[in-house]
Amino acid sequence: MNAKKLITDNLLLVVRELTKKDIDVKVSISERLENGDYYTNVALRLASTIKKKPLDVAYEIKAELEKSIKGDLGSAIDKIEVASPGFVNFFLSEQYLRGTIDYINKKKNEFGLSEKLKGQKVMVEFTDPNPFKEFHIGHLYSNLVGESLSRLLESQGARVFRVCYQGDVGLHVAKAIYGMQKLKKEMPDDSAPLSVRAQFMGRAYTLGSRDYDSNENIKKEIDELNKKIYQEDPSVRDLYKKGREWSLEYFDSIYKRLGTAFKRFYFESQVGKIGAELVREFLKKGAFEESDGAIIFPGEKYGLHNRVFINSLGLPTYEAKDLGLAATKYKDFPYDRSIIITAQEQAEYFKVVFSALSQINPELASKTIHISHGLVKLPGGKMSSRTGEIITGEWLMDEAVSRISKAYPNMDGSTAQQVGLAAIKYALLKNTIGSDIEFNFDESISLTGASGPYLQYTYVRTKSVIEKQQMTTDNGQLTVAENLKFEIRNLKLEIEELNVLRKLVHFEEVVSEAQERLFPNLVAEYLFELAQKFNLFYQKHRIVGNQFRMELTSAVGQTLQNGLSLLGIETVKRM
RNA sequence: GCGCCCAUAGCUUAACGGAUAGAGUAGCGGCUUGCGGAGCCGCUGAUCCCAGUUCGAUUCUGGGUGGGCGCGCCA
Repeated sequence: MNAKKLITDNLLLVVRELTKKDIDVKVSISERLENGDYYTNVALRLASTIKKKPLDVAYEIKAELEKSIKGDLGSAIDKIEVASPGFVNFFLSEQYLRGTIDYINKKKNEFGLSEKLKGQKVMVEFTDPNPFKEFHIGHLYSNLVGESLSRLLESQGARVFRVCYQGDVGLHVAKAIYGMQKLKKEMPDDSAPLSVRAQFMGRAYTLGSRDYDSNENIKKEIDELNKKIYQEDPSVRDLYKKGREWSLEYFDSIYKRLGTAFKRFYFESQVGKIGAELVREFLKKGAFEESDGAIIFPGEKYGLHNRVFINSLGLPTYEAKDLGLAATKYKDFPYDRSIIITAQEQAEYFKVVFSALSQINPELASKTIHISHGLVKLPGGKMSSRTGEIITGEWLMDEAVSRISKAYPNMDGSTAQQVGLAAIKYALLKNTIGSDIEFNFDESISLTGASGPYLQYTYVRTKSVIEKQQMTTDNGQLTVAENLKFEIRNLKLEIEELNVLRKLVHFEEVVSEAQERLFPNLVAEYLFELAQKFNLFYQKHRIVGNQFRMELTSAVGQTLQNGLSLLGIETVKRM
């Protein structure tokens, strides 16, 4: 039974007694040592409703709680204090704090998991790159966000269905195929390395895109191509097939490298028809309107803006396809919740689509949320990718790995891979989702400061200490006499030990909150603080030869590993 | 023109309406014999402006200023 829940439950009873009402109480983690391990502000919130002074209410709560303290709560809580203007602070007992070490070392990989969301099914759509185009850093970021949110949901017991939605028809495809035709002579064959083929596709798209904007005749040519693609005309079929295959194969290699396994891939070509049918059906029912030969959703009626769902050629646009996608997704995996992750520029677009969806299927609309993230910016402007102005996800990963290898020449290749990826993942996920990110290579890769490599380094350190212990004794255990000696010495915990313990106690709560608010950065921040506390402890006290400290170290290592895994970051054995 | 998002130390950033706004980095000053100093400690330094709501506002509301994005046949 965890202390926070014990406190909350008892507090609820007391508050109900005081107010004769059910008021939800909140117990939070204190930020300062002198304010205990947990605090609650119910007294402040209650004061005006029951017409008493906040401080008096706080004392009343304290007195009531102390009266009822017995059993589990009694052994978990050392003392309760009141602080102005009306906070009630709870101090955990040393016994309880020490107990968490056993708990962690027993749970191992399962420390941090819960069954809170057991039975819940969540669909998460993310990454969404378009075949025939580059996989840029925005896709990479979307992938990291989606993957870590998925892992957070899974950690609390939900069943997560990861999906990826890709635009395999549309103008961008025509541009790329035009480019492929122009560069035909340089086109690699299927046996060429994937990276070569992917690079070729990038060049083809860039060429088509540039010519489309600069030359009126080419624009017409590409528009013609686009029609042919929709009609699956034999003249473009082979190039289309090849380009699509190459792109998808390339994306697969990136997902593998990043550690995401999608359950299903959706394509625009497959949901367009369903979407169009839905729109036509609900046009009759009055949800959509005809306007200039197109079918639009009148978003302005709902304080949004109008959008075209079926264009005047009768083809479904992106918005209609998204309606088809929603229906298809639900058919494949009847979810309780659906999360779609994209860049912020689509935020208003999704409001309109959801508004339309709520006319068609209110239930699905109410189950779906859109999370938008900001842009990843590389400062300096000097860093350009090999393919042009667009910075690809692959380039960012390769660059991080090569910088790591250069900075730490003794590191082996696969470790450098993991450390490089950790650098990128941590640097991006430590930020709040939603605001733009200034990505700084030097800081991300450095072992100084809040970085992925710093956390991996701290983890390695915990492992290294434990190994050392195993070398100095037969089986890693101390003799009875040695242990006794240390038991006596450690009757009173050192402040640094206490601070590590007090951090460890909160891991499960932080993970749970991160899942509820869909904020992976809470986990990222927590892990850094834990590592800091551990490193200070490490600095000041000798660990080897002391059973308690060994176990504490082991618990920290386990927690770092579990927490990093929630961010999609792997630990390494040596670095 | 209308709408959405954002604004915190020199820089990058954190903070369910709560306590003295928390870090990293840069700058300055320290830590040998003890496990990986790739680390640790200390100092300096911030809520864009004006009102309002509240016992209490970085957080909520209104109005400015500055930046990003979106607004009918692209995705």
